[in-house]
Amino acid sequence: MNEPARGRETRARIQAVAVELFTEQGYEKTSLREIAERLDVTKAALYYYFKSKEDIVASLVEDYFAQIDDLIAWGTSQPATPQTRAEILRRYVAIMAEGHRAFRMLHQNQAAVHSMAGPKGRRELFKERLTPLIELLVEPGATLADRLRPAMALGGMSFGWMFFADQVPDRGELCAALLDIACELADADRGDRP
Amino acid sequence: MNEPARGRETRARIQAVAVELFTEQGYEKTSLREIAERLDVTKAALYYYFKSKEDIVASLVEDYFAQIDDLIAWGTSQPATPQTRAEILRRYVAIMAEGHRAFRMLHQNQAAVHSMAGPKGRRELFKERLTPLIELLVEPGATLADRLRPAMALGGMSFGWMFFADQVPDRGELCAALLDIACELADADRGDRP
DNA sequence: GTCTATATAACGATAGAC
DNA sequence: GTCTATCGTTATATAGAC
Repeated sequence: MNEPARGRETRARIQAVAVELFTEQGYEKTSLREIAERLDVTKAALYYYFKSKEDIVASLVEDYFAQIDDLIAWGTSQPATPQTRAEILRRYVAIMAEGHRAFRMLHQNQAAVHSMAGPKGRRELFKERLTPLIELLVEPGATLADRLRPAMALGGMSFGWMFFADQVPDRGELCAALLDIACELADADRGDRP
Repeated sequence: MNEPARGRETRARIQAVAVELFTEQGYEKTSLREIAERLDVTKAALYYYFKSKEDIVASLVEDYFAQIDDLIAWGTSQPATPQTRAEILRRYVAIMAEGHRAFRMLHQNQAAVHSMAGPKGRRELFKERLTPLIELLVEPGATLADRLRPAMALGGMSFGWMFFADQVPDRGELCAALLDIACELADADRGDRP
């Protein structure tokens, strides 16, 4: 049980159980005792892998937000064409679908995540990323009204995914369908002059 | 300080402070001590008005869900026409906008609300209401794919509201604009045969 | 209605043996 | 790496005086 491979595996098992319980019962209502019990270890053992309870959820959140940051960086480096915008939406659903356990946990516990950025780091972890993402989906110099459609496209996809992902036979089809509608919605931002 | 009017007022002040702190810091991270301190009373005083901490948030949630239930009841009693569907969306934004403090608190703390329905009542308080609401927005016998558009319309409005409500000069205009897009989105459920 | 004082319980986290 | 044992803190909630 001393090989590093075993250690990584245990760490991953802790994360998996944590995601499950945090989603089911919420972050604050889930105690380290519960997580440890389900893994048949003691609380103290968890502290070998994570320095605090927050550190567990941080390790989960980190990866997800890093992907969004990468997407924003990529989008910024691209020309502002309709094709680019469609590709941004496509990559966004992909991130959502691929990390759907973390994604759901994150949105279920956004109060906890929000109050986690807490001291030293600034807050608004979600808004901080959604604002530039929306910005990439409108023409330069767009009005606030123009931002509504892409915003609703993103919010609609998130909601649609969380609502239907567990009752649909083929998640790939769901993604494709959501993306389709989102593209149509976000791209209808011309011809609104009377 | 004995008149019942004074009592109601105090109760309302407790609720107002609770909504504010629950939204700001989250339900679990907000202690009754904090709420009491901000009202310049002691913890014990709160127990004269509410029998538990959960009871405070329950009193907040109750009113909001009752309005949604009324909307579902009204929608069920109406003919399934495009006009009815548009009116359902209109009433939904109205509920969202009118009770926007509670609405935001609710979505920020959905983990807490979810784990509150807990024993004896069943869970899924949100899904329980969104499912019939979506049902009212599609033609009878619609496929799952047909439900995507109304679902995204609802989710998009919620997201758009929460994201922009605090940075817009006129919230009434925001509501109108969101509703407009949502109607267009939800009503495009014909002509998708190739 | 509001207070002081306290009961009771659980949590996150650490120390140190093995 | 995992354990036992425990520390220190804070929380919800109650009892009973005023």
